[in-house]
Amino acid sequence: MSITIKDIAKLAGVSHATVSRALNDSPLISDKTKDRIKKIAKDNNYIPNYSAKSLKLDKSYNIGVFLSALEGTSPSFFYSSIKGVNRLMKERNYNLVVKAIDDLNGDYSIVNSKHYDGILVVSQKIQDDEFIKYIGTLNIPVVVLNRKINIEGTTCVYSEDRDGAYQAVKYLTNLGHKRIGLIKGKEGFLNSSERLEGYKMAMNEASLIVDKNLMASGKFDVISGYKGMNKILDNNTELPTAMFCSNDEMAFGAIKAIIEKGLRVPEDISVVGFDDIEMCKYITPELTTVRREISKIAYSGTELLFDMLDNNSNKEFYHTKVDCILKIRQSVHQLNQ
Amino acid sequence: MSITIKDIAKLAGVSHATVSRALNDSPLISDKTKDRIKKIAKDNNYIPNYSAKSLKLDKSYNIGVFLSALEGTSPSFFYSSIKGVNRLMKERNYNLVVKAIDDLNGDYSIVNSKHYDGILVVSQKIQDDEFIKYIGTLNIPVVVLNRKINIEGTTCVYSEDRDGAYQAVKYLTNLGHKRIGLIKGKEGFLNSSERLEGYKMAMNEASLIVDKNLMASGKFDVISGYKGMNKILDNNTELPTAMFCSNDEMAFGAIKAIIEKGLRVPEDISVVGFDDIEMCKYITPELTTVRREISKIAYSGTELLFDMLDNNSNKEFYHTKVDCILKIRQSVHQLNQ
DNA sequence: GAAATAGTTGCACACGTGTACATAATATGA
DNA sequence: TCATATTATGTACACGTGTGCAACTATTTC
Repeated sequence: MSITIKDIAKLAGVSHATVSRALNDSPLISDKTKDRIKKIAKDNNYIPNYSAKSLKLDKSYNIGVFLSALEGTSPSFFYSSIKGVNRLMKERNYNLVVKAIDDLNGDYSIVNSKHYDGILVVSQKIQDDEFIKYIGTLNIPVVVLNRKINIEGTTCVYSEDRDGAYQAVKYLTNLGHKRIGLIKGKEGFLNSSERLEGYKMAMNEASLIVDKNLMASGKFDVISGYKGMNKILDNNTELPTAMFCSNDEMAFGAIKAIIEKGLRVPEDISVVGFDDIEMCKYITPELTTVRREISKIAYSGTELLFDMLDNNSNKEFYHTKVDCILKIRQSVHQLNQ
Repeated sequence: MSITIKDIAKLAGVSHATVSRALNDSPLISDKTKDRIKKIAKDNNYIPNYSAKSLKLDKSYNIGVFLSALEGTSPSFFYSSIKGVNRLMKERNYNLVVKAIDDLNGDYSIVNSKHYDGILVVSQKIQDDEFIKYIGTLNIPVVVLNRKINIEGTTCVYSEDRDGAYQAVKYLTNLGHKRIGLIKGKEGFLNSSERLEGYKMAMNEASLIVDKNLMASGKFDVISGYKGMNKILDNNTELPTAMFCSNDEMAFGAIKAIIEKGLRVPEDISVVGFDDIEMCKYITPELTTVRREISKIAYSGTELLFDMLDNNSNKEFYHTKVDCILKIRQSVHQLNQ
């Protein structure tokens, strides 16, 4: 049996209303009684009942972090996202509640304004738009992370993938590479098309031809990178000198395919990835890639969410971009010629 | 303004008590009115207010998942844990609340029976014992994952690391290896000593001497594996033919050190890791390691937790072991002699 | 056909908290 | 000193739900 403000009230010889006001630092209560009540509360290990607070204040103390899916999400991406959110959350009395949109099976009823004070959507798929539109109708702050959203009034934080891809491929052209292949990202993903655009921009700027034979489609996983690379290696007599892969996992797959053919990375074929996931530093050669700081995106988004919560300003909305940075490591080679 | 059972009551021309009973399938209510009320509730998109339920039923609908720390935890470990817990959680109306023990700064007051219906501790450090002892005094189900706990009445689920290490080293001795080195885990961790024990068991069984010069201490991170391996390579004229590393990260570091010396894995030195984290399959050579399924541990633990919740049987407790499996890949070589 | 029984439903209160309003206590002003 | 303003506290109700008990209705029993 835990103790309540009524118990404290009895001990202090006041009404429970006075205790409630005292513990919430109401200006109505004199400092003397405030201190007295606070001391009694502390001495008796009083802990407020958040269910009761929730009911009365119409506040759930829950912040929902919704991911497209748990299965299939890359561990480092998941970890970075949660870590970024938690960094701000831990100073506050909110619960970080993790859920996958997939698990809802289209039944969004438990996702409502009574259940969550605010929602962060770590969105990877276009299919999430249905969910995002739905939570837009609830009257609570919502921030979408990782994807640029064009739904009216929706705040989102994402990385400038096009610029990141541009930087990476420009780096390759600057080193003298001309035959630069591409492994594309998953069909229908904004990330995919943005990275493709960046690739084309840099190629055009260097007056290089975008050769369809040096392009393969991928699905953001290792195997598709492996298969895509094999396709390119098998179908071309004149091989590419460098590959830009739309994410790190596919870059690993590509490297595996290259090595299996008896070729070397980066001496024969240079490889660049995207994301800078943790294991980039642990493979040989260490992967040159484009860093986009997921945890920074998550942190910024959470910051925005709390701003909206504190100011009740659900009206104004922003699109915030986080810059991409080229991380130069060992998987790219200067071309001698 | 969301609609409540009182609104439904008005629409149905009954009291709110009848609505409450009908929606909760109370046997007191006739099927006819039950169906009628359920239909009205559904048509009007009635959603129960969980804050009110919480208060009345003394149930928070929160399951706390406490990790030792977020910073420093390996992404794959974190991901697997949450995924394992979520697999069972998603079918139920509970919130999966993620928290780090470190973030509490020793103030456990918000961790109480009103706030959590049950708690899972994904424990990595011995220092967690203080916290585990504390939550043992709360009157809610608690399950500790990943560490064997000898606190009276505490249920835990962990892997048989000693046996896993034994399997790995026995595999090496069976292939003819005699000079088998070891990179130890972090000092003071149960995981570390268990894996060391397994190593010694297999060595003794093969009548091999445990050579201190072939052992290095580590901290479970890549750099310590790299440094430890370098120490062993520098201090021995006769090099080991195989290395058992107390986790995968350190194995990656060791491989890096070996390759930098111009030696080959596995032709010159075989390497075995522990954990089977995702990236084992993505490096070259693919890492032979001991798989312990974190998500299975998390799943089993959650299963136990829900059992305790459903049966209110906080009394009985178990120690559940999850088996370790040797995953043979490419980083170990048969010794010719 | 009255009495006992079983089946439904409503009334009233409870969970622990916060707050508008009323009231009591104290201070201020002439 | 008394009226007034100010400050401090208490009273009573509310949030949305669940449930013991009473009350009412329909059914069974002899």
